[in-house]
Amino acid sequence: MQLPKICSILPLVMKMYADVLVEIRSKHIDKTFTYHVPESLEKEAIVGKRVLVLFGKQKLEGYILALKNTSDVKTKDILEILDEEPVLNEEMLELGKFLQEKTLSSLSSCYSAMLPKALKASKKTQIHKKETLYLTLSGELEELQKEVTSTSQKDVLALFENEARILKSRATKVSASAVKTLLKNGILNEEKEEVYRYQIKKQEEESAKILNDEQQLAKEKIVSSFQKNEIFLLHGITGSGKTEVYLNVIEEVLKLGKEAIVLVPEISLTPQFVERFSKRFPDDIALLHSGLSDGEKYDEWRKILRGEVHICIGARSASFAPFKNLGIIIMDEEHSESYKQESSPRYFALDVLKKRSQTHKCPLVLGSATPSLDSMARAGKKLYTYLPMKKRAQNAVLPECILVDMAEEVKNRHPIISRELECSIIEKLNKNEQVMLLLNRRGHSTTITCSNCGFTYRCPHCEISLTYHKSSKNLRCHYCGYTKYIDDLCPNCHEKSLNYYGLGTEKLEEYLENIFPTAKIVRMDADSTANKGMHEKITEDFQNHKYDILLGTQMISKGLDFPNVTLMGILDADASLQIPDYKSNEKTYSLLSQASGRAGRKEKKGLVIIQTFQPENYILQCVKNHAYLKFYQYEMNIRKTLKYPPFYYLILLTFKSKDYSTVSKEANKAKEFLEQNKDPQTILLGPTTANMFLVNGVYHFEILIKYRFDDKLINTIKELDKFVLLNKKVTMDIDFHY
DNA sequence: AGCACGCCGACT
DNA sequence: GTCGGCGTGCTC
Repeated sequence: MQLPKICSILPLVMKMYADVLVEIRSKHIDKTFTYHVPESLEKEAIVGKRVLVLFGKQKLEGYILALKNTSDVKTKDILEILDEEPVLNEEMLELGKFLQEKTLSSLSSCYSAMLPKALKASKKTQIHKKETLYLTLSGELEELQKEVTSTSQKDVLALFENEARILKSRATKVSASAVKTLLKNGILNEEKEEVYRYQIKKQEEESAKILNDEQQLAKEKIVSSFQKNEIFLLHGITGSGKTEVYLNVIEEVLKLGKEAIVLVPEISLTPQFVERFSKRFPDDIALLHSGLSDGEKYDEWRKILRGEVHICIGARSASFAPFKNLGIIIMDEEHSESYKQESSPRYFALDVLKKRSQTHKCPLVLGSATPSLDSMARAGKKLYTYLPMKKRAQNAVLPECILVDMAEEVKNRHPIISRELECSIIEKLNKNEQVMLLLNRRGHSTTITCSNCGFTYRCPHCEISLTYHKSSKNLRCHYCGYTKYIDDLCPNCHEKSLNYYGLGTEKLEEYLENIFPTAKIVRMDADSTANKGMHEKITEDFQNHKYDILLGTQMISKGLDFPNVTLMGILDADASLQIPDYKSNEKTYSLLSQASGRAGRKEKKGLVIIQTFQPENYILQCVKNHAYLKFYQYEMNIRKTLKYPPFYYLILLTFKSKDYSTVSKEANKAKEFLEQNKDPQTILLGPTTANMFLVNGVYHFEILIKYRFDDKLINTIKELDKFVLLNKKVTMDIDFHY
């Protein structure tokens, strides 16, 4: 009977505590700390908000992860609450923990990966909302005009004759001091209005195109599974009109008042692609990609959060777009490697999207012309619903594809551009058509060797040969960025006898200028697009036929659509086949068929010429014949035999240290530990020195784990992680592959 | 991560 | 005797 009484007095004496995740990117401190919430801040304290706290001697930002009324440790006070609204809602808080579990990286690094820079907890971030100041009258214009005497003040008031509200900056141009006086005297009032820094260029509105039967079927299947978390694999050859299907499905989603995420690889987030969406859904799109400034990203994020737009198009990080009522999630070019983050937390966007599609009970559509083996295998097992589209929209035909044997060409002194390719280029140029050339290696020459003494330039930190960049007259290490200026004398024997071997895009450009002196040539690679906007500029100029030949790295193979391009030359198809990676066949197939798709997209038939030293190679034969399924079956057999994904899961452990013997020892200890705790079926390889053994002065050792069913393995690795952490000279990276 | 505490070598 | 090296451990 006493109970109600106690309850009613309890709140008065109850203190409030918060579990705070402090923002330190270290696995050593991956836990929350309890802080006392001062009474004055109790109302504002909400889970998901950022706070400022004293941590040891340093002031740090952190996230409130929980609130409670007791604390079993002595506490410090929260100094400040930094947000008006939580930056992490319930779904996001949950998603962060999910990521931590999936990637085995620290929780704070997970939250950090999920938020735009402006909302991350860290002392450095100071990105504000942009506000515009307006002036309004405090009363009737005529009345107020009577009150002022000075001419400049009258001039300022005259601005209000046609408008009730004007930009402050406009008024201050007339007279800054008069504005100041008018504000002081209460004749004018100041209003702040938040503005967004980024606006997608306005396009003429465009209505839906008529879908062909394949597209229509795909659309209907997806639409009929709204409210379910079904996963679709939309396998449509290049030019089959996948984007049109997306647009139609999104239209249905919008009718229900729901929202859509469209994930695309960074590189295909071109104006060309965004344009199609903004034509159909003007003013309803937020964009998230690396081309935006931090302030712009913050603004786009807020548009989503406030429900002012219903569609978000973006690269990997857009998987975290803070929509509350998702109706569809689309992952275009689902095979793209860019959907895996290659730094901690090494997450797969696909895992995030699957989780969100479960939470929101909405379908997830994976689209590709060359699906990843993993997705295709899942479709085969009916885990995904398979939606094939085999026809090219607008009846365009697939390009003809020729493999040229370079062994022959070398004999005939055509080592760079084969006779066949040279003839075809001339033919296309004569017809006033355009040509694209793919060479997946930037720079000028890859090796510089002295013919007198045999000296070769190598990176002092990474032990690999340096690439020569002629335009900037320096040597660069493509791994660590080390740069060295050189002259033409050998630093060892001081003779003028340096030879430049190996072909990069820069040298190719030079070579082409020599053999096609009248053609206008442009190069697109990481170097020529280093400045903001260059990528778009080259794309636009090439589209407007300011150039005849576009040469570049794989940057040119995706997302671009130039109707006048009828020839695609692939100069060194072997390079990507030789990369020591179990995925090299898969990557080669998708790169080459993706690139092939660039040739002849409309009424003009395209030609693809692939130069190789192994014309009989099965993968290249499949590319030539547009035979995805044959490639798939062939590669699946290899993966099964060699115990690679999708038959086995892989975990790559990388041990790093500046001290060679420390890493070596630690890696061997780790191997022993794993050996004792693993399932008998699980395979351990290594430790071996990594592919990139020495990068930036840090030694790398690797252990590869292949496993299928090993329930304890993840826990074993967690324990291993703790045990490696004890040695502060060594770090261990955990990288999942599947 | 930072910062203090603490235990050994080489200096004014 | 002290100055300073960095190994170890803790931070609500």
